[in-house]
Amino acid sequence: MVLEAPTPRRRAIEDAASALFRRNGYPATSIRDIASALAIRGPSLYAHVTSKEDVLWAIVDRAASRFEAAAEAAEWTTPSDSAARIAALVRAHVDVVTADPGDASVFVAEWRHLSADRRAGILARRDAYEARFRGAIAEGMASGTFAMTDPSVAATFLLSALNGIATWYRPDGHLGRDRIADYFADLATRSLTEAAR
Amino acid sequence: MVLEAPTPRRRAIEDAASALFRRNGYPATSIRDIASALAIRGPSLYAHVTSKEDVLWAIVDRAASRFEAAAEAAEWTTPSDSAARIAALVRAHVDVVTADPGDASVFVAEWRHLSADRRAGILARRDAYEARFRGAIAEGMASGTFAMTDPSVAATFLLSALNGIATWYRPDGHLGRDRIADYFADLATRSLTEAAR
DNA sequence: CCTACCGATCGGTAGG
DNA sequence: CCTACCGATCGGTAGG
Repeated sequence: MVLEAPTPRRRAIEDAASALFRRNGYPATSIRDIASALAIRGPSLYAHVTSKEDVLWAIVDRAASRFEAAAEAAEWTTPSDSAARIAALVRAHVDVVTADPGDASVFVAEWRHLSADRRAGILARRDAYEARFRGAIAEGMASGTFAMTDPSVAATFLLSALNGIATWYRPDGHLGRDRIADYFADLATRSLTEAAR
Repeated sequence: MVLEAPTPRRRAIEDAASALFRRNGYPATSIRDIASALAIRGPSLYAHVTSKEDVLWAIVDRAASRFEAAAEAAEWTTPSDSAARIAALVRAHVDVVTADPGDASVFVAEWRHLSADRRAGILARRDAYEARFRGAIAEGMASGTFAMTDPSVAATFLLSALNGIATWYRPDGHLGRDRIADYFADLATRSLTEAAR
């Protein structure tokens, strides 16, 4: 819902903060750390941001928006069976995480440091996002495609596994983004499907 | 390897710190916060601990030891097929996490705030632990029990899902410990097994 | 974008 | 286990 386009400088600040928050966490990252990454002094940051939490919020908000948009697109273009729907949701999630592991890490690990209002807002969006997974799982169970399980447990199982990627993925690693998406889509769909024999 | 039995007071400090580190993270938890949970003043803590990081280390170390012991026991008592081995490892992990979600959370999320030496030590133990999962997965692939995948990716997939439990599990929730273990063992073994049809 | 500086809080010590 | 206190660092402001 926050749609103002940030200035290039503001973007650079958020990107530097995102990488630092990912590595050291929000509380252990100081305003001076962020400024130092941009080769300026701490107080100079306040010409572009109003508070440290404001930077955290910008990162979390844009990450949430990306997850929402990707899932929306995935479900739009894949209205077929439940297994394909889950696979598409998984692929979309992997794409967003690997496209910006910094933002994804901050989104999953640092939202608790937001103010109470913003935290509640993010939790609600998070729940709505998870509901897509729960829905696809429940649908697959009802149609007999998926094994019996608790849709909420299974959705959390998958999303925890998916969010874990944010902590270990390195763009220069030996495993490419689409290869990860392949493996995860397979693991995820199999985890819901009755085993052979 | 740190085997001295802690005094009751020391245990109480670690337990209080574990809960606070879980909720707010290590850097955002002050020595005075921990002391306050025990109804004493900050400096009084130093009669029992030598530093804040020392408390973090005690929690991380004991959590690691519990994971190691549980996995060791699981593999000892389950030498049968790969699926049973994975299921036993998953159940053992769920047991340790749900027995003390505070310690488990700190173990998975706060180890990066340890000193470089201790961090390296924990990473090595973590890798040895993950190797049990990788081994069981590779063994199952070789014997034709499991579908083809990357054992390292699959192990990380499972362990991320398992560690996620530490962040959402509540002892007073509607889902019991063994029920969670049941669901997770099923999801995990299915994720590695070729689907029916 | 800078220097100078603020009140608050941090981990930890001295000395009972 | 306490009070009193330390130097360092924090987020942020004033005033260019």
